[in-house]
Amino acid sequence: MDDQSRMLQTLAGVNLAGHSVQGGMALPPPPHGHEGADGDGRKQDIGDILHQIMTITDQSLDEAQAKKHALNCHRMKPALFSVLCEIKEKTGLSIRGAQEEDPPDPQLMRLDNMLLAEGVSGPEKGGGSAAAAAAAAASGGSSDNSIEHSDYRAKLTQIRQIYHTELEKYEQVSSRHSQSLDRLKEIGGSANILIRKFKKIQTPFPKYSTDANYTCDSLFPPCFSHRRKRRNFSKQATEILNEYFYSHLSNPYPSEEAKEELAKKCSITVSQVRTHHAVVSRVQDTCVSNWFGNKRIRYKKNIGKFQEEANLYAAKTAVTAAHAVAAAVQNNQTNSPTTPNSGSSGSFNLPNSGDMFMNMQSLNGDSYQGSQVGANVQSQVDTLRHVINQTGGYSDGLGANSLYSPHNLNANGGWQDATTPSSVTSPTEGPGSVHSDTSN
DNA sequence: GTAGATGATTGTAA
DNA sequence: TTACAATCATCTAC
Repeated sequence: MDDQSRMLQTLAGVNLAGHSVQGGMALPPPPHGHEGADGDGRKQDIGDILHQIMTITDQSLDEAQAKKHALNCHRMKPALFSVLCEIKEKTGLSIRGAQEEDPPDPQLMRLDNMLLAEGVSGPEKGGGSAAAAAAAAASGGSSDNSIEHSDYRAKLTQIRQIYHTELEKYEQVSSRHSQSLDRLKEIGGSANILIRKFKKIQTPFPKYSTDANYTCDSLFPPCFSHRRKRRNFSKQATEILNEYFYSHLSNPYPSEEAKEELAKKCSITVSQVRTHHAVVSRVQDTCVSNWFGNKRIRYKKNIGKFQEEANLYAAKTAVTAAHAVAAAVQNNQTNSPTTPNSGSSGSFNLPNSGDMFMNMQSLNGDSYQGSQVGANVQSQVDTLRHVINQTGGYSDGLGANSLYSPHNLNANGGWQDATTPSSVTSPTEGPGSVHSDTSN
């Protein structure tokens, strides 16, 4: 047994030439020369190569370089490197496993150094297989090399493809994620705006109404550009409101009860609540309030314009009152002469005479008695007074001194008989009554 | 289309 | 909390 065979046998017990190593028994020395079969010739060839490799370190530098060059050019070099790398991998694992306990095998260390020196192994080469592939690529790339290492390249390509695919997926997901984040930020910004806006209008919750005149849009606050569509009150409702207004011109501030009753008469909901600084549950302000508020202001702004309207309503009210009184008188004369007034005049109780006649006199002092409307109203009033005086009733209620009260509006533009603005309920009116200023 | 009428809204003062 | 005053927005008649 020669040195070469012994060395090869010590290489992790790998049978490079197809012979087994059993019980530490040495392989038979490789036969020199071809012995007729290709397998034997190849074994001999490999044996020669291995012999050269193992003895290369014992030779001079020039001889080693020459042998190295010859080995590099050898057709079996890739296969040899592959085998060597495989050996190294296996032995490397075993060395790492037992490094703590046993000193490294000098033979393996020598192999390691050799591979390092050849540049086919080491930390930068990434392992035996890669080193083998690199070595194969460096050897010139013969057809054998391509066949032998194509699987590595294929795997590498596959890994690269997988990597790029995953990277692409990741970038797509990342891009989508960032887009989603941007969108979320955008939505968040809008949501914040909406939240702020809604907080702003949260207390003054939008007016809503159960009135058939109003649509679902009424549920939206004005800040959403869903300002409730305005619907004019019916003619009948306007007449009822005007009647009340002009019959209470000295104090056109209906009480809550009056408002409710007016709302019922006008078929106007009372569930409407002012949009701001008002609690929804408190049904205090209504369309009626809006109407009276607008009416007061507009009346005050343009008294002359509303005077004719005032006279008309006063006449209407007077006629109604006269009829009511006449009916009451007739009733008294036939049934019970001691009861002067039934108090019913249709829409309301007997209208406030003071306000009624106040309409006949201009609020700025001009007399309307000479006008046609005023004369008409005056004749109605005269009739009424005549009836009342004949029956002996209402001597103090419709006396000449109470027929004309002072101007409705004082110098400050406020209603003289009106209570302070904070008081909605008329001071002289009891609960349940429509009148707010019967004492006038 | 436009002007006036009118109901609703809003800020402010008492 | 209310009324006032200004204003908005819509309706209606022309």
